[in-house]
Amino acid sequence: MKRYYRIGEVASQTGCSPESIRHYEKLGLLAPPQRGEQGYRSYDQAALERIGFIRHGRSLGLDLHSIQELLALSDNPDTDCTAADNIASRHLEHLEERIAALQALAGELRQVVHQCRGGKAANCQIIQTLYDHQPTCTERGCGEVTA
Amino acid sequence: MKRYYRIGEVASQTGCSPESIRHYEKLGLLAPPQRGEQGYRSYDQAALERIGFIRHGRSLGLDLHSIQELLALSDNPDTDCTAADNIASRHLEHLEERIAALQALAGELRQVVHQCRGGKAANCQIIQTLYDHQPTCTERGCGEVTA
DNA sequence: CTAAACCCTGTAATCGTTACAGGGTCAAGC
DNA sequence: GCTTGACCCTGTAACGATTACAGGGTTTAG
Repeated sequence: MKRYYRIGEVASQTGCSPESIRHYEKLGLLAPPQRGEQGYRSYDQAALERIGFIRHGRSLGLDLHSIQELLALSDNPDTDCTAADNIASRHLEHLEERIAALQALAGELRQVVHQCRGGKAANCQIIQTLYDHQPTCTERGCGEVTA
Repeated sequence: MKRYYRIGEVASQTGCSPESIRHYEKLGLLAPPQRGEQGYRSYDQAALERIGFIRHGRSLGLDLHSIQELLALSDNPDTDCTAADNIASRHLEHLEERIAALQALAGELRQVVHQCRGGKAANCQIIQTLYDHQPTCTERGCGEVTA
């Protein structure tokens, strides 16, 4: 009576590409599913929900490692879930730092955008600014933002 | 009378690792420098400034491709610099979208953090939330944030 | 019966940086 | 002398998550 789904159906239902689903399996976030007659992966409802879990975590910006930890907690309902709180808190902190950094960048960019309307590159304020030395920090690895 | 610098000196002066400098050279952002007697790269002041330019661009979150375009403009001082403005504007727009997305994520996270103090994973609010279906968007590729 | 759409595996690309491996060169200290 | 450490060189692989192949098999609809 159980409904089973092939990977493509799972993809369209979860918004997760077949490649990613196979990837999660290879990484151990998903158990290898049963296989149909032709070797096609066959997922049940629980697998769908697990993929939804992963997807939701990713959409919150959690990395797959953190999601794996959360899944492990979920798989062992008796364990203390303080760890889950730690993962979420740590990520929130990380997010807040990143937001602050990006806001600083946006502010800096806003100051130079639209300063060089129709001019020549030789006088371009944007290019000039980039040549100017960084005001605050020239330490290695400082101020780099992955965005 | 010109001062020349080896790659390690450049690294400590610019905050850019030797590996990255060589990488920029391979990508064509830096011209291959002169070589000393032992084949060591030998940089002049102009190269230092160019690396500073790249570094400043990176610290603003620009990708190397955009930086390469800006350098090309800088190398041809007679060209119209509207292109530079476009690059900066496009990036600023991108940044603002990303900030908004991250703020939404942080808000969602704040709601679940500290909801499961000392409980068991079976009742953990964080894990429950992740299992809950995404409220707004389940489209493929939607809502994913690289952060 | 055939073409499109799906599935499989495995590998390589993306982006920017870092970390090797395996080798050469140069300085200071013993 | 001779060794140790700090540099430099090249080339390749790793990181994280996803995408894009290549090269092959299967299902399904027209």
